[in-house]
Amino acid sequence: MSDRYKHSEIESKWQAAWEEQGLYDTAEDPSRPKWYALTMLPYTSGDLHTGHWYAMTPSDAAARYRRMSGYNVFFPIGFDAFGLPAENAAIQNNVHPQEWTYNNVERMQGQLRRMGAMWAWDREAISCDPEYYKWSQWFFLKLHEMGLAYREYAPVDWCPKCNTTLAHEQVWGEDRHCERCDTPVIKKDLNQWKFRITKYSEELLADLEKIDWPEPVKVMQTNWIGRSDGAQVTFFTEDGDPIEIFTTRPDTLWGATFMVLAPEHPLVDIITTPEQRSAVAECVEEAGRLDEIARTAEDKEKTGVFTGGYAINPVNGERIPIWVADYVLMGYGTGAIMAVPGHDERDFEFAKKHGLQILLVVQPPADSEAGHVRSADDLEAAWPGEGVMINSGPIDGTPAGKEEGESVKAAIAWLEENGKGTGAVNYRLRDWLISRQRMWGTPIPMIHCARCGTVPVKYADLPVRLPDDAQFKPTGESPLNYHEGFRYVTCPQCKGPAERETDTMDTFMCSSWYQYAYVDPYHKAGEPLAADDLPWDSGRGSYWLPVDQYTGGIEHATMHLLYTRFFTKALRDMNVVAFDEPMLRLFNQGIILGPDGERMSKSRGNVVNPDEYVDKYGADTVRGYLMFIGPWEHGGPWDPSAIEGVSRFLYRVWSVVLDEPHSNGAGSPADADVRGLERKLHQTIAKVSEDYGSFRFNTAIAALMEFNNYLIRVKDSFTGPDGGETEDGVWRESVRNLLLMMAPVFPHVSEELWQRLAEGGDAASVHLQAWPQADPEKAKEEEITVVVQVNGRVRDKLSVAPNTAEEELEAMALASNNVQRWMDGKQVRKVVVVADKLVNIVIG
RNA sequence: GGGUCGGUGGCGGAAUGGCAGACGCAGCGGACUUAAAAUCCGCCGGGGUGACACCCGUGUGGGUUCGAAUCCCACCCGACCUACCA
Repeated sequence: MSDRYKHSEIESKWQAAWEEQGLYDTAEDPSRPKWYALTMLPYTSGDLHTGHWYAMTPSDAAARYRRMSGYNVFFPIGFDAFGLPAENAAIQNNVHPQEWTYNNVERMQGQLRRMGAMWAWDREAISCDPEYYKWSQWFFLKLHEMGLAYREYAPVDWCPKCNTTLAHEQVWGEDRHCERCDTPVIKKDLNQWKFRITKYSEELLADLEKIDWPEPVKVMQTNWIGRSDGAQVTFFTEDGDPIEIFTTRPDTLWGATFMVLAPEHPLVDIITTPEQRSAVAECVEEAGRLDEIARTAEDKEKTGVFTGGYAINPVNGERIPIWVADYVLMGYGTGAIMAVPGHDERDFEFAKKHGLQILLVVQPPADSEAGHVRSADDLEAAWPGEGVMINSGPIDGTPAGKEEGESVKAAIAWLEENGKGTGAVNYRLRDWLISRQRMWGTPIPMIHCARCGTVPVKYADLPVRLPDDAQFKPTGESPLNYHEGFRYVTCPQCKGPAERETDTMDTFMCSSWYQYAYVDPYHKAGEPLAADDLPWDSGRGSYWLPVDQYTGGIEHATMHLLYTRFFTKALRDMNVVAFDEPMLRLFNQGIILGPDGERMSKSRGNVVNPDEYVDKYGADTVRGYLMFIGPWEHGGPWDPSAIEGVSRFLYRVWSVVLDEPHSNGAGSPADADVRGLERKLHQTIAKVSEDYGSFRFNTAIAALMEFNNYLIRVKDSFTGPDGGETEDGVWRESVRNLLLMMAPVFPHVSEELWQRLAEGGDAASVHLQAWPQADPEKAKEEEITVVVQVNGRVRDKLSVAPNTAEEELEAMALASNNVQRWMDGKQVRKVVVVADKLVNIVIG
């Protein structure tokens, strides 16, 4: 017996050896095809949890497979190191967030090393390092110059627990709660910095076609961007003030019987008549207050008030009342709508409630449920569907619809001809609010001067550093506000007294460009920057970029994954990159659940600590188990007993490779045994290669287990009379290839066995070996089973050579005793023969 | 309300038009052991049989096909996302 598999010894041994050899250091090599594999960077929370293992170790296995397949693979790692938890810890424990963060980084680096992943540690980047965030600030200045960063006084979402504003994407759910702490947000009017992501709305939408991303992410981004095609139409009040509206149904303009303004709309004040003033003021106040209360699903009653003012419908000159209601949102479109109660559900509900006129302009077809409706009074609900335009002047008789020759197009053409409006596209996407009223983030490099206004910090003065001596008090206010040295500065333009911007950037800013930072982290460290610098070495950048394969969770679909696409387009327009999309392929893994099938959480007490299992079984087993659970994109529950199966597999591999055989064979193995093993080997290579290439680790591992079981079964046949192995190469080749195929998932045990197997004991690492190639000839079966069916039910099986002629199969099937028995003298109506598969005899 | 994905043994799953349940977990029986653990061998969807044969079976109901877990239609259930978007 050889010694047993001792994972703790070999794993730490090889991790140290690989590091010493620089096995995973990165070098650009134009002679080889590159592959940039990236897994979403971890936040410096303090501990790597099972979710990190589930996301990262399969990413590593895929990257290792690419590397063995001949690619020069870049698989970097770093830390998302700014954010609120560090600051909260600072307040609670009176430590600087930097200290808290770097303690966590150190612990997590150790945990990441235990994974045995091929991280390119030589390119590590940490986003709170001043040499990192000086480039975040450099980007900010560039975006500001391009008009893509701007400051605006506007109502914004504020989390009262985090004491900061949030971006639209970071407010979740119907109760509009904070993405981080679940607290319902409130509205505040504040001066805030934003990025003009909406400039790229159309491109962000259209370019989804260019990238190989999962359909659900594309759908979510598409919905989030929310393109609507319609028309912009100008109404006028009786006093001649214009009211712009956007509508997707300009064909129903003739059915507009009233207008509704959002409570925040600037015209509300102007058009409200004295009699209505108090009611309108109450409604506006109510709407403002409602924003501060968590809205529930039931709270959908359409409330609104008449302003007393009237507008003229530009298409037919009708005088229609103007209302104020909170179902019209200031943040979408123009904050004003024309209401067509006959054909819009919300308008219908509102009109019914307030006794407003309902007009029918689309006659529902006669065969529809609403087809008998001849007048609007009969309507039980709005009719948003098809039909023919009526009561609509120039477009009467046109079929309702958006296609060529139908009502929407016709209406837009008429509007444009008559100067009443234009075809228009509207997007739901809003600009990205990046200001955070917190200290532990990238300072926004701007200075407010009473004389010069808002002035950018000079490039050469970057980075704007966070102070080391900030005081953390539980006031809810950013320490930057009361740090005099940080706050009070001289104006870069007039040299007069000025105040530094104390907002910091959303941490999604750091992660919007981290894939570029990895290429050449902390570029120009310690050197002053200039406007025409490049943030990384251009040779390295053009070699590695863009990312070939990105892996991560779908929860970032409308945040990080949208922001980084925007950022890349902006970088392209500042001539920093030459491509349109940052990540060419994306794979979303599922979520690893607790043993109870629920999401892991401390409150449920179902959290699985990966370190515990690594101690007990080793990193290789934990890696393999996570990949064996099921399809990676599905996720699934952690089963503490099922991990035993993977552990046993590794012990069996150990034994099949190293142990003496149980009995000695007769000499050299029989030809059939040799061919059988060779066939199984090449079938396994084909299967495993295909599965690794498409992230199907569960079936790849199953194939490896099956192959190992085969090796165990036949081992004694390949044993020479003296107890040692025969000279025959197939056994040796099989074992070597088993280790090569295991290397991506089980890097340590594969390396250990590879080295022990090597003659002379000083072989190059298993991870530097070439991926084995399956030979289809050798993988071919000599004999296959063809199923014989009678009326679709299996009644017999034939053992034949592959490619046996169809006529021959048919003859054999008809001659079968079993078949004869089932045919029972009945007529053969038809015989279906599928070569190498089956014969189906249809009788009756 | 809208969208997306899914429903297969006791459990995780495999099979995406051709032998349902690969691989693994749990369970049962056996070997080894003073005993247990570990390990090894065998069984393992349900009914039926001494054993076969045979019958039933992939959420439910229909359909297409020589043949359906797989394709189509309707419905039921679950997960996730989204939601007054004009």
